[in-house]
Amino acid sequence: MSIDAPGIRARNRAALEAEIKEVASRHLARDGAAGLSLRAMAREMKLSSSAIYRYVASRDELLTMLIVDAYDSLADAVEADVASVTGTGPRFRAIAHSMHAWALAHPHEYALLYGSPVPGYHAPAQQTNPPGTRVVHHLMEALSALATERSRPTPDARAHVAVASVMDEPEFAGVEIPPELVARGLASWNLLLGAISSEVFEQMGPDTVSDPGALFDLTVDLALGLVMGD
Amino acid sequence: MSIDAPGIRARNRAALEAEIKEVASRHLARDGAAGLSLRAMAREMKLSSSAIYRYVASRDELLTMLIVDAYDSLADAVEADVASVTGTGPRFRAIAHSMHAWALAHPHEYALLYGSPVPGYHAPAQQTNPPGTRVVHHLMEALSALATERSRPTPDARAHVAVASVMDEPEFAGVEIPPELVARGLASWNLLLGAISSEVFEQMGPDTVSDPGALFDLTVDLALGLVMGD
DNA sequence: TCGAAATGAGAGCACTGCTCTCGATCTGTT
DNA sequence: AACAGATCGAGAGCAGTGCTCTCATTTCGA
Repeated sequence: MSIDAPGIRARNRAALEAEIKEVASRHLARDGAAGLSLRAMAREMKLSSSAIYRYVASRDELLTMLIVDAYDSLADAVEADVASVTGTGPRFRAIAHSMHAWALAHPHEYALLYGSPVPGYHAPAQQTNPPGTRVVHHLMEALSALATERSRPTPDARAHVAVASVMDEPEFAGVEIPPELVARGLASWNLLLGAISSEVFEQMGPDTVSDPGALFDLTVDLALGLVMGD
Repeated sequence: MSIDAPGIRARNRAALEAEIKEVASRHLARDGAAGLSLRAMAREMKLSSSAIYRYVASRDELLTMLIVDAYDSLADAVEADVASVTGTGPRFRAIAHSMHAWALAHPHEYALLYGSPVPGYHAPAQQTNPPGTRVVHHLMEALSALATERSRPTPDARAHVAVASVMDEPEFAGVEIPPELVARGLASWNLLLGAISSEVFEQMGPDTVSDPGALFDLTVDLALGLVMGD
């Protein structure tokens, strides 16, 4: 054991677990999920590389923690921004812009949630599903309000076949939306995520779009039109 | 040198380079970009781990090759499917379904192109841009046909500011589309990629959507409505 | 024919996740 | 208070990675 570093053994388990989470979040924000290294974390915390395994079972477990935290961080941001907004359209816009802002502020966390899956890692649905569905849940609730205001759309057999099972998910219990609207809601969700990914991952190249923010505004208009208009 | 493996030195450089590309493509398809290992490739080819560096400068260079190949593979598939299709709407649908089918058949290659960027790797635009814009170029050409058939949409200052520079890219030389339609085209593109990513990366969970194919059909309808309708 | 270029092998460096052992410390019970 | 058992940290070690360097051999061109 090291002769200096006095406080090491004084720190208790809870404090160390909290520090591990903090260091992991910081490294994720700086290096991305692929660059996350348990050894590097241990080094920074002046722990041996083996000692960190007393607190974290594996790199995958750490990733799960970070995914859950990221989902919660995103959902917290969205909820804070949406709380005071009323009306389907305004709420939809608020959700979209909140997601957009969060993604730009946390690109590596966004990539962890909505980018290509980490190879070899399979997220345990039991832990990641509840926080992962919080945001889309808000979007679906907004659509639910829309559905009650309006007459039921003309039934579409294709839509029923395609998305019948979506609203059966336990996370959506109590939310009633006709399948036609569910399909449009999912499309608007995919449009928002596609637009955000395109911007965050710079898929169009660094300077192709002159004003990405303005383009996202237009995109939100179109996404809203997808669920509102016919 | 190894006493067995007779043909090793007989194979000339061109043949070895071709074999390296073939092995790399196969490993990419099986393990994904993150799992791509030069050492594993060398092992399979019965080469020492250092010898492979006579043919490949670095892992990043290999990735660039694979990205270019994947873009070309996708664009070839799209062009083959679209060649015989006429009319803006049908062409748009053909492009969308072709991309969808290619992505499902080549999930790891799709992730390499449209997933989160490989950490630490920066694609050399000079090599990846031309093949990377082939598909979206076809989509924009379809929109260009649409633009000439119709009267110019009411000018939107926001759209002009947002996407003025997009069509200035050298890859789009000669294609004339008003900015309002460019914005709608990009939105439809992002919607398609968002929907495909959601399906390929299983972002909704494994069994949430009962019939992903049917949902994608509906999504294509909506994406087409984005560019056609008002 | 002879020298230079090309090529492959092997060792080595720094890094990763993870396991095992061993000693030291801390803690709960008798 | 003393002892036993749980807890914890360190260090070595294994298998893997990208990449570099040296050295011997083969090949090829002048």
